[in-house]
Amino acid sequence: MKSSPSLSILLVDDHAVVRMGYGMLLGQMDTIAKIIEAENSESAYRLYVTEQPDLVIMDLSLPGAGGLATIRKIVKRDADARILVFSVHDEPIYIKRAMDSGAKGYITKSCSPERLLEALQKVSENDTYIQPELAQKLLIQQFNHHQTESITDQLTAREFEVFLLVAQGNSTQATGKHLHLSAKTIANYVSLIKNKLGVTTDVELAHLAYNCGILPSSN
Amino acid sequence: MKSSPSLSILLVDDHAVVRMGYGMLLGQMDTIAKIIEAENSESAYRLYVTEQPDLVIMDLSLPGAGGLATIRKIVKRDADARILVFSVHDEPIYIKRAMDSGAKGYITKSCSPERLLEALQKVSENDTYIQPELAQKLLIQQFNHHQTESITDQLTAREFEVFLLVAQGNSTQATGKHLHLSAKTIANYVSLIKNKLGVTTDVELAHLAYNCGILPSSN
DNA sequence: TTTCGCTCGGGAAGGTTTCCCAACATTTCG
DNA sequence: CGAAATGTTGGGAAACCTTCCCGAGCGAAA
Repeated sequence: MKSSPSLSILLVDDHAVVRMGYGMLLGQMDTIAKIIEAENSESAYRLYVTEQPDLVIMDLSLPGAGGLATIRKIVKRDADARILVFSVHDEPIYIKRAMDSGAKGYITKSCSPERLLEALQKVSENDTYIQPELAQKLLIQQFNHHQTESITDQLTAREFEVFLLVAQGNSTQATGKHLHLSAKTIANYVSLIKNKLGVTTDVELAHLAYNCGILPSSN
Repeated sequence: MKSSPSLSILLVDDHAVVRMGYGMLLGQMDTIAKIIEAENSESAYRLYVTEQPDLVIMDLSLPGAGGLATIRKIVKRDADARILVFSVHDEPIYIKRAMDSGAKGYITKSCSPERLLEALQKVSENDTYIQPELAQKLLIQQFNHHQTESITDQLTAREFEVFLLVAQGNSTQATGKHLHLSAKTIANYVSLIKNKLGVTTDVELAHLAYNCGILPSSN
């Protein structure tokens, strides 16, 4: 373990307690000079610009613009930004999106403090780090296809129609009837779509639809 | 602020970093004698019994039996248990169910350390505490629609847990693993739940969850 | 015109859901 | 108290659905 010159770190998480936990962990490292905290997208970006931290540790579920958008915004300004994502989500799609947005590392909140420091070390040295359990999941998927634009871009017109109907709650049969196709064809499409979007259950399709504003939510 | 005799606290959260954050916060209070940590339902209950803490601080999303079930189990053994729920969820339904299960307080992870200490104080004195912003939401909902109740009150505690996990996008297997039940049991539950709620697809369950404010719409 | 990607669906294997049932625990109530 | 109702867990069997692999048609680029 080489001791780098002292680092400044921007810590982005909307949970005060998590920031504290981090503070505690990082406080006992002697390579860290300064910890800057942000609790939403806007202040995260502002502080990145004004403070120029060496490393960013960021939660994905942020109030405001959201974590991914913040990553993109930071990377757009500084292509060399070192961002370690620290999320509750362990689904491949989140990792894929985060990395594609420009993050250099991804770990989950349930991982051990040691692993967290390991990730931090890697990212600060400009290496990439993905939590091993997650990396495996991701890799398996990446052999099937490599993409990650918006849903509309990834899917063909027909696939998108099927996606919409399924995300609205239609069964395979109902969707087939609606599109004058056999249920078999729909089932095939749905498998394909789930594969493309990196999810495994139908419900996750609905979530994607909600989160992209394709389906409106009433609350 | 009166200084109570020194308290022992059982801290239940599956994220190591959150436990650290708590440790840091509580460590600087002189009224606290001892912090016991648990990262799942089983050890939480076991430690409650063996250590007899004065206060329990608990996350709701626990691997194993789940937070609500753990609260119920503890309260059943000790009707006087002082449990403060500390959750990421700010949807009224979560608060309602937690309080109904026997919690004495409810705050979210995004609230300030000061508020957290305030809640801790209240609960340790056997008062009830609900984060003000949430209390308001809860009240408003109680005036508006009892729709949420009609939907979720049709389900038993266990059914509701299964419903939540499935609505969040978990597969039958994943849900089973999460609750330490066989996939078969989950499949049976899901059929039952769909029947009770009058829907036919899993995606419709997710829609119900969204429309009741049980699932938040992100971005 | 050859190649490519999209659309559509068959087949087989394997997995999931449904519905029915049983055991056991807990709660309720006369 | 003891009977009845309800809740929790899962087995069994049949029906059903998904996945993956394949091929055929079709229209648009190259």
